[in-house]
Amino acid sequence: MINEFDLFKDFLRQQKLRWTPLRKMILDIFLCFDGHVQIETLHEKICAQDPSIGIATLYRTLKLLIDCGLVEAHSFQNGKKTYERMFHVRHHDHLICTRCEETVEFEHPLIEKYQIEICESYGFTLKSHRMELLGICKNCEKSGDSAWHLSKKTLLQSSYRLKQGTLQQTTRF
Amino acid sequence: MINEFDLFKDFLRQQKLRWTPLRKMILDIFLCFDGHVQIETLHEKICAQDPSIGIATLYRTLKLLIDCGLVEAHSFQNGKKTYERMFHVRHHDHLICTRCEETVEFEHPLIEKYQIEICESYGFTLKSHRMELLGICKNCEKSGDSAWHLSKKTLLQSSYRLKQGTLQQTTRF
DNA sequence: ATTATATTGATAATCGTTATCAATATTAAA
DNA sequence: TTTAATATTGATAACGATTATCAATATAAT
Repeated sequence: MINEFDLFKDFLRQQKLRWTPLRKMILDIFLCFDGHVQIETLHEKICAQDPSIGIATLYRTLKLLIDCGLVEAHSFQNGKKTYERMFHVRHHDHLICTRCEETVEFEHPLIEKYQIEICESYGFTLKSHRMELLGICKNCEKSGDSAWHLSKKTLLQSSYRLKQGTLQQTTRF
Repeated sequence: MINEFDLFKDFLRQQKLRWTPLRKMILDIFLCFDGHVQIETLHEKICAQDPSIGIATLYRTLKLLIDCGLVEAHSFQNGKKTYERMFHVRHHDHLICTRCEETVEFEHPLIEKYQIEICESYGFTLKSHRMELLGICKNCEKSGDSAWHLSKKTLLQSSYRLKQGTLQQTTRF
C-alpha cells in the first residue's frame, strides 16, 4: 500500500528533484500532526531535532508537498497559512465559535454528496472543499455579549484607547 | 426599509464614531461591486473620484464595515484579501478552480438545512458559514496539465529555470 | 574524476496590511 | 461662541509572513 513517503519520492524523481534526508525528516514531522499546522509549530518541532535547519527550507519543502498533493494550504484572516495533510485522512469540516474560537470537527455524508452534484453541474472536477460553520457555542451564548462584536484591532485603535476606561459601557448597549 | 447606510450610521453613532463624507463615499463605491472586491480595485475607483484619499483610510473604513457586519473579508492563497458585501445579498457559496482561480457562485438549500441541523446537534447557534468547493474547471481540465500541478512559484525556482528548455517534457509524463 | 545540477541556510527583498503621528475636522461643554 | 475633547485623515514607517537571491555544499550523471 502506497504511503506518503513513496508518493513524495515518486514525485521528486519525476521532477528530477532529490529525495534528501532533510525532506524525509520534514515530511516525517509534518505527519505527526493532525489537522491544521502552522509553519511556526513545525519549525519549532524541527528545530528541536536539528536547530540548524532554516525556515526557507521548510517553506520550500511544504511547497513541494503541496505540489504533489499531499498537503493543502489554507489562508486565514491573520495572514498566516495553515498546512493540512491530505492523504490517508478522513475528511471533515469545522464548526467554529466566533467568540471563543472553540472548534468542533464534523462530517456529513449527504452534504458531501450534494457538493459533488453541484460541481458536476458546473463542469468542475471536485478536488477538495472547505466548509466552516461559524456560530456561537452554548457557553458564549449564555454569557451573552454585545450585538456588535468588534475586532480586537478596532478596539485598540488609538482613538479608542483614549477612552479605554469607558469602553465597556460604549460597547454594550 | 433599513439600508446599508442607515445601518452603518447607527453603528458609528453607537460607537461614538463619526459619519463622514469620506465614509459615505467609500461605502457608496464599495456597494457598486458585486461579489468579491480587492482593495486595489476599490482604491482605483475611489482615486478616480478623489486621488487624495489615502489607502489607510480605505483599510480603516473596511474594518469598520466588517465590524458592523456589512462586509466580510476572505483570505486567499496569494496573501490578498477580498471583501464581500453581506447585506441585502442572497447568501451563496463558492466553487473555485484551483488552476485558473475562476469562481462560480452557487447556493443549495438542502446543504443549508443540514448545516443548521449540525449546529443544533452541537449546541451552536449558526451565524454564517463559508463553503468553498475546490476543483478544476472544464477548461483547465481540457488543457490537461501534468498529474502534479506545480505552482508557478515552484516552476520559477532558480533550479528549474536552468532547465527551462526541457521543462515541458519533465512536467508532463 | 569531472561536470552539471539540486539543496541548503542566511539573509535581503517583497508586499499586503497596520500602526504611528501630526495636522485638521468635528462634536461637546462652557 | 469659544474652548476643550475627541475623532478623522493622509503620509509614511513598521510589521510580519513569505519568497527570492546567492554562495557554499551535496548529489547525480557522464
